[in-house]
Amino acid sequence: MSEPTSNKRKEQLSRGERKELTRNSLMQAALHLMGEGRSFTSLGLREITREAEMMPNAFYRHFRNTDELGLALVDEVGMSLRHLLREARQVDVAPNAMVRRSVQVYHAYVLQNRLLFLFISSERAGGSRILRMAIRNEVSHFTHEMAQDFRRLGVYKEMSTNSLHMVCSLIVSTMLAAAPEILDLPAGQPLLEAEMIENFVQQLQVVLLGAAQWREKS
Amino acid sequence: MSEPTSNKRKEQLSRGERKELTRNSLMQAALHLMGEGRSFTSLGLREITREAEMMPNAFYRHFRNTDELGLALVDEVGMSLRHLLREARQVDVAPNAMVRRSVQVYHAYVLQNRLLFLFISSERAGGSRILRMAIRNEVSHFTHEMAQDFRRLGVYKEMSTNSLHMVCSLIVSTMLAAAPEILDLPAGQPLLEAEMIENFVQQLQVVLLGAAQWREKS
DNA sequence: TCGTATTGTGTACAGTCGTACACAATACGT
DNA sequence: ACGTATTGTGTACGACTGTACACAATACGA
Repeated sequence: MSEPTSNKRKEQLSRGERKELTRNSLMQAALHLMGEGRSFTSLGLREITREAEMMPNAFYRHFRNTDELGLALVDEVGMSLRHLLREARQVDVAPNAMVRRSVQVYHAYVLQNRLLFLFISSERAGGSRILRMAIRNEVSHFTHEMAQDFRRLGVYKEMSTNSLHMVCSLIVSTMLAAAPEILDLPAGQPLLEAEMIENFVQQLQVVLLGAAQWREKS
Repeated sequence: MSEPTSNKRKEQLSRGERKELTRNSLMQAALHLMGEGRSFTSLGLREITREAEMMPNAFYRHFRNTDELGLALVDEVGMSLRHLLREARQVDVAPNAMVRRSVQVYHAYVLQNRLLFLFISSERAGGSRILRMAIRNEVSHFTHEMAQDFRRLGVYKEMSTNSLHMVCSLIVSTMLAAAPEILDLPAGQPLLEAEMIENFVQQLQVVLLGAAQWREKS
């Protein structure tokens, strides 16, 4: 018992590390509450600190208010989306099955990062304007990177940059629209799930088909 | 002064009419608050009655809780969507300009019914599960009616009912995704507005183009 | 026309909220 | 090694919340 390597807390951690840790536990607490049906906008400071098992005042050591915590969550969303894109880049099978494979990856990813996608979905349109704008920004980045990937892979070579971006924006908004349905599905219904996924796949295929036929107007 | 036809209130109205009137003023109060940046989910019963200029208790004469008021608003949304579809049916100009015309109608309609669309947009993904489901139901109805209209007009004759519904669902979700952007635009920027609309038109054209090329898999 | 059900008011209460101030523990720079 | 800045605790306060009960006004059915 000379070296208790995994006690409760406060091991040989530097102050900055411990701060980062509790800050993170606040964010996780907020996400966890959203997982239980509450919407982020309606979360209170006390509610969050209670969930994180700390005194309400301690909140101010990390964020000025709940909106600022929301912005921190948006940052995490950004990182998550970049991660998703990196995963999606690995998918380079036959083009016809590519959409289906990508959808499967996306579906799994949404379920894996359930709380984060719950957060984006609900705060992307509702809630405070600041959060909305921040999320829209991240989504815009995501769209942009996807367009770059398309360029790199040589998809839609003939297309202008503007049109390519317009198409990617359509794809992304279709993806994001699917997220709430994925998350709301009772999760024990493989039949309904397959149906939903099939619908999702077909919609994306329609979009890609349309994009392939798309000709600039100018 | 024998017949004061428009006094403050309580004219020769039946009890049911007056009740319906204040009930409506509660709903309008909620919408108005959302117009000032608050999200419906975070609205309190007292807040709403204060806005409607009545005592908090009176709320219970009309709704059991705020969620029930939300459901009433969803009903109004449903009526509004049906109205929109009726307007859209009038549009039967040349097919190539039809999309642009429809988008213009939609854009104007969203601005005209600003508060309702703010409500749908933000509560469609976030907020309470009951509201979400109710909204999704109305949207589903809307999609269904649109598919019927397409059938009636003879668009995509060769398409199966399932596919047609899938395409309409894609169109509707694209429309709804555009609503928040329409509403968030500072409104004094005709250039940005034209750009956004153009983008929207192109996205729909891509979808329709893809739908025209779509072939069943079976 | 009278009794009653309906609609809204007034007041009250317990609980929660965000936030302020005083204080304890302690990692860190000197 | 010591003084200090940082991180979290404990307590407190006023404002606000949802809801309950008692009551007033009155449209309506008998």
